[in-house]
Amino acid sequence: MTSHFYITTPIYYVNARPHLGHTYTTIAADVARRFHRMQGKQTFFLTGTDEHGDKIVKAAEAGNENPKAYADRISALFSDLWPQFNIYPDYFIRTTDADHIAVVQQVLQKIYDSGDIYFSEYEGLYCFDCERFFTERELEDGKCPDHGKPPEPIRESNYFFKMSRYQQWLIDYIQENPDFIVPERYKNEVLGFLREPLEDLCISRPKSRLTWGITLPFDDNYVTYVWFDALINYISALGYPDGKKFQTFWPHVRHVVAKDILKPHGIYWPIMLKAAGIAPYQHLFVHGYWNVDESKMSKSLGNVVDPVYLKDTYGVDAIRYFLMREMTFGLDSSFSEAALIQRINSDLANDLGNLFSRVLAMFHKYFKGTVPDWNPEAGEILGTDLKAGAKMAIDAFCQNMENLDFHKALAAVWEYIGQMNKFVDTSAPWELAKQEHGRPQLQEVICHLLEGLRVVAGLIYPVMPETAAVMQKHLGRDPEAKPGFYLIEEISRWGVIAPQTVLPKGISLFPRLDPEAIFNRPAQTPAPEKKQTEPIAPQIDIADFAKVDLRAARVISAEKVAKADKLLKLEVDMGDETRTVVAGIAGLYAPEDLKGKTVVLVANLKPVKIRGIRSQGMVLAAVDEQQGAVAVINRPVPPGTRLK
RNA sequence: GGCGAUGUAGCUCAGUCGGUCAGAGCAUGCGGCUCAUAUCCGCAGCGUCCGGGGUUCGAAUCCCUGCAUCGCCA
Repeated sequence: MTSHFYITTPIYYVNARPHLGHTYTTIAADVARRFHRMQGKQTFFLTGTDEHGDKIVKAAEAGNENPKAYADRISALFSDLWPQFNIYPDYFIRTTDADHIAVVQQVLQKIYDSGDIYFSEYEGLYCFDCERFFTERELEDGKCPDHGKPPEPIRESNYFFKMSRYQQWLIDYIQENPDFIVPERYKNEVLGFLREPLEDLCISRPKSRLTWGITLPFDDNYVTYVWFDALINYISALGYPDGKKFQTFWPHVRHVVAKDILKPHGIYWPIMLKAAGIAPYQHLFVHGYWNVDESKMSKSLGNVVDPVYLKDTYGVDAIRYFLMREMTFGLDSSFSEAALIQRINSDLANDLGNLFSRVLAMFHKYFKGTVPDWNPEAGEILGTDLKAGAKMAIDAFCQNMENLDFHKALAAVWEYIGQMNKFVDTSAPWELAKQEHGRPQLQEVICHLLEGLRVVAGLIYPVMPETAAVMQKHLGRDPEAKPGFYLIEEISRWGVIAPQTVLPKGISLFPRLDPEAIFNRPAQTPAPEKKQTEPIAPQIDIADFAKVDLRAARVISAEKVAKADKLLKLEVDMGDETRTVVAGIAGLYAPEDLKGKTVVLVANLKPVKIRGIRSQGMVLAAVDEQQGAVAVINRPVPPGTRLK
């Protein structure tokens, strides 16, 4: 097994905002990458955006932008989205990057020099309004379906890539490497294409028609046309041909794509690599579509398949889990909010969350939070062997993750969770606790359950990194410790939770959702061009929060601070004392607006001097660049009352 | 029009070489427990395995045919 793992998503075309499909592909790649990291491999994860072509020019013109500015804007929507899903690619490539362009030209030149690119004239039916050629059968009554007028025959010369020359090579290669394209149905589809003679691929557009592209190195009257430009990103991102990363990671690569781009990835790309003298990629993983069932959706908020809406409403881990659990990789799946809620409630809240909660609750009740002595080698206890169960779960999990069978990998983990829930029932710790002589067994039961939960926390890491960290922390493991996740090797050890370890109280990992409440939410006017909200800060527990002392404070007086547009100086009544606070809210409130209001003050914040005034605390306010409001307590409470 | 895939419980789907294969999860009903997020555990269903024909001692599983859905190609 190679110790290097390179995974890619397609580079997404910037003619549309990120949607559920992009999110699925990218999460799948991230999950696979995290899994391979757990095996101690060196990994590289690539995603990015595809930005050339006439569609981009048109979209930019529609908004009175130049193509680059438009591409910058849409590309940023993608690159900003991924961290919100805890996805951190090693590199985000853009086809407008200078070094990518240089590599594309280099590869084109190389293939041109070897004689696989030729220049040819052809005649076709061209619609000047669409700026594209049509085939006879695409026309309606001999007319362009969009513009209703007949296209004109024109002659045009272009460069062609001689794919036909490699057709037999590719057929043989696919047949000799059954894992080259998976699942099998897509391999068969590609072989189906290849039963017919391959047409050579037109890879250029004259600059008279299109300038937004990469100039051909051997003819600067032409730019290269889409696929040649886009596919090469997979090697240009590694610094082909001499980059260290290219040497390290090529060809240990897995391309993850949706089925709509099977042909370019299954046929053009391997042939391009072959023609350029580069080893073929290792695997192409092809997945299906998410069909969206609108009828099973909450209607209150415009587009429910907006990834940001989903994440904000249900949480990152829940969405990641759902997408990985619900889709059989390779097949289409239907997405509905009802199914999502169903999964969250039954798998996450009832099975996992409740197991975690009940085990930790009993642990604290019976052992006061300190791990007692226990014997990891005990094997079967009261008819159940959680150690053996863990091994089975880990083996099944790993095998399925390797094949990107995420749903099966997760099902294996949940089978183990089921075994533990059943074990709680059959061992009945509450009965053992009542009996004097039940104590030794009680220790074994609870500690084996804690250890089993540790295994689960490790296995769910690739899919639900945040939940994995929270669970680890509550099991006395440090999620911050390097490397920040479990190696499979460590997960597989049994007996890691040591006696005398003190564990924090359990928490509710996933609250149950009430579908009625969600579907009957009052309709909101769809937010116009909703801004992305700031990502939620890392989770804290109640003790962390308790460090912040918030108090109700009544504003006695307010005045503007001289020579500062934004600052107001406030005197506030805190009950036992009066404080002076400087707040950056002059743009939002006139001084007299605040007088008499009871605001929220961070009372134990270290005092600082602002504009020569000593500010003893901070007033809470919700603000961003454009607007804001101070948090005001809307019923009378005595000044100085603490908020919790 | 050509090629291919799929059609199994209310829903989503497993069913490798034809012989305990008629299954799982969710939803439904009933019972049990009380540690837990009204959670968990057990039991119970319900299915002409798309229709028809055939091969076979025996087919959801192979063959033919019809229907339906979907994909790719043209």
